[in-house]
Amino acid sequence: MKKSKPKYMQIIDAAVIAIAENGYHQAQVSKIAKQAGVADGTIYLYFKNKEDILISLFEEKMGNFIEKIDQMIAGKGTATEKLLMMIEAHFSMLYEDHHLAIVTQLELRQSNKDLRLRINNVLKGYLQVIDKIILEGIETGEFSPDLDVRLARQMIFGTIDETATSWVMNEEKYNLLALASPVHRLLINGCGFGRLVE
Amino acid sequence: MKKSKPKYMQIIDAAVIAIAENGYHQAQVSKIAKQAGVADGTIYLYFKNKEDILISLFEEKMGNFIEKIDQMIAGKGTATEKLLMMIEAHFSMLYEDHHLAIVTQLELRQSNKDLRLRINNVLKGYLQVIDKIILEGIETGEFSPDLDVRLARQMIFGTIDETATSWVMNEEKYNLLALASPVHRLLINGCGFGRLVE
Amino acid sequence: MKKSKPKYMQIIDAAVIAIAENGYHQAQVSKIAKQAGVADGTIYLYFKNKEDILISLFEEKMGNFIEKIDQMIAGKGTATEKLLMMIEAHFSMLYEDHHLAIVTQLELRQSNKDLRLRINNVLKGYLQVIDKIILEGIETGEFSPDLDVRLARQMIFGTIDETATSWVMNEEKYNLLALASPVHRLLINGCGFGRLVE
Amino acid sequence: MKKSKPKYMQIIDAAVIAIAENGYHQAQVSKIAKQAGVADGTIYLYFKNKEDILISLFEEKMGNFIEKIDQMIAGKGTATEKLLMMIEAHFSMLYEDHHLAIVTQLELRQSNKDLRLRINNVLKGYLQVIDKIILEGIETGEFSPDLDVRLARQMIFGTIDETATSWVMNEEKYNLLALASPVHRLLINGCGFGRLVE
DNA sequence: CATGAATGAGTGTTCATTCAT
DNA sequence: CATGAATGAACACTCATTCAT
Repeated sequence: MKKSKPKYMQIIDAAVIAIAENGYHQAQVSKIAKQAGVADGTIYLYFKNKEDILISLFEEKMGNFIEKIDQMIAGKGTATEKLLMMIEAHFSMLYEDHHLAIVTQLELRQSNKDLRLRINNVLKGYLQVIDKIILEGIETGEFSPDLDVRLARQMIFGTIDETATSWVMNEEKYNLLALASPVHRLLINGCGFGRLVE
Repeated sequence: MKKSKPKYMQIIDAAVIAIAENGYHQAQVSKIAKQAGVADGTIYLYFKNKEDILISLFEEKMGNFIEKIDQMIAGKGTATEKLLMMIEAHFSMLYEDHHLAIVTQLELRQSNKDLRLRINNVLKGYLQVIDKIILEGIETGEFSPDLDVRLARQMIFGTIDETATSWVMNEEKYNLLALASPVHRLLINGCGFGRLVE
Repeated sequence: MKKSKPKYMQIIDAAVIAIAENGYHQAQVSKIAKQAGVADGTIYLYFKNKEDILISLFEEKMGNFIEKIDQMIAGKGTATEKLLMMIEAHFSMLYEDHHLAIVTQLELRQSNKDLRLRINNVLKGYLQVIDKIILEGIETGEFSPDLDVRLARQMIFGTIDETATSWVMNEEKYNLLALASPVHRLLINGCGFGRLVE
Repeated sequence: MKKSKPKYMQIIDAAVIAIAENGYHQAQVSKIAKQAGVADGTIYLYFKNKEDILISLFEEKMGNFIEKIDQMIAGKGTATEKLLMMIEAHFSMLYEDHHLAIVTQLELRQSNKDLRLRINNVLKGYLQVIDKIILEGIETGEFSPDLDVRLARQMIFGTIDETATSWVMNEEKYNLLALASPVHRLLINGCGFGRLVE
């Protein structure tokens, strides 16, 4: 299988660096090849075209992350605790890989609609993990029984994503990891004191 | 001033339509010119370059919106009520202009980093409105006194944005306006029952 | 109309020269543009793509020739005389335009099958002229009444084409025009004395 | 010698099939290798380069044909009869090998000028056979004593070639073999009744 | 003010050939 | 002898911008 070939990951890792350092549109195939230490043509032995590199990049990195999260939260713990673990894992992944953070939060978003749709497909796995936690929280009584799952998921993902993007845009000046806990508290408690009745 | 010229807005409106219908990368200057009913060269009498059209587009549309919001929440009402008004105004704007929704939520995001940074500059005005509401809420005791303003703002904006983007991506199948109230409740209350202590 | 623009013919003429001097596969678009004294991009204001230049080239040059022939033989004269006029006109066209001879007899033949099919479409007009002469010859009793029109046409065209190609391949060492009359006699009389009975 | 190795012909036959089925420009070396059941690199143990495969293909197939013709007409018979035998042999060869017909009549013609010059070199052997028949016909009085041998040869070859090419282009809808006799009669008698005097 | 013809820089991809195994 | 992974040169086409009219 392709993925067992060492050059497959070598090229993907090179793409992350090339895109992070040059920007999405300035990361030409030849630049990625050079970064990977292979010839331009070699790229096409492992990827169908340039877009395929980007899809694969996202699938490998995000796919791995989702699997990791999935296993992590499979064990014991409340839904509330699981949500915290997930946020920490997410922030940790970005915190530990500077290049990857830039690529996923900024550069990959300027891909065209088709590519974004395929990226969203990968993201679905992540959203399903969030949904799983929400449903569990409702069942155990931790979360409000009339919580709209879709909206809750959008709040959780939107908040995490916006926090991460702001951090990257601010050139990672502060410690993203330290934000996991307060972000988590916000998501659980909201801004107010739960006194809202409509 | 440029903006007093009728062709200025004519071109911006044409750009919204051209981008919404063709996608960001397929909305060539010549297509925008054609849609606006002017010659290609005329564009450059009103805008410095293509990027300037996009910036101006965002400034005009979002700037108007921010002003409107600012006036709207200047009147009486609690912070909680103001937040709801803001969300409703935001969703309403997208709901009422199909093309604009596509352009701001999907297409304009695939601009390059430089352009996005300048767009974010426009967004700062919006974020300041959010901040104003949060601070007011803390002062009045509606919101938790130890709320991290930056994080709360990121949650609010992230949630609203993610909800809007999901709606556009789902081809606007459901009524976005109806989501304003539940989204608002979520932001105020969070997922749980405020019992989290860390 | 495109063809009224001077640059249209300017580019076609440049293509003839560029192809004749560099060969079909070495006549890059940029070389044609340079020869025509225009920018690369200008080519695409007048032609859909590179193949379109070649099709148009053939249509313009051969199309004109066919029209000329058609008018020429419309007047008086026997079929036999008309055939001679046609051969003379054909050889004359090649003889007078060294570059065109190379392009039509050698270079354009190495185009791909699709292009060749479209070129053949243009040639159909020429073959129809030949057919017209043959049919007239049969009617007037100049030609054998049981002549197979398709085969006769293939003999006439094949002989003319082979003669011209050989002449170009031999670097035009001898006078092609002088061959019109003997070729004509051959086509009318064949190799033998008409004594063949089968 | 190369030719004694079984893989030599194996590759040539594979080339004929690959070119006939995919077209000249789509018959990559790797496709020929796959068709031949050998590795890409193996090709280069038997041929200097890709062009060498094509030359060799033509030499093998056409060379064999020329030898066969040469022997065939060495026996008794008039020049007129020999010409018929040659046409029949030529048409028969194409008729019996569908792939070869496509390759020699259509695909190989889109090779570059150099390759075509070398192919013409192989063809010289064929043209010499034609010349031999013509000279014999003149000697025996079958053909006109003032026949221009070169032109007669060009008529004979051009007619045969054009007839064959038309047949292939028309997807071999009709029986090529049946055309040998009428084509032969045409070449001997010409279109008219031999009454032409100039 | 307005036009639109002309410009020309920039890049993903193919495929014949090589050579270490 | 045979393999097939790796190489890297080469090129058509787009489109934001200009400027003579």
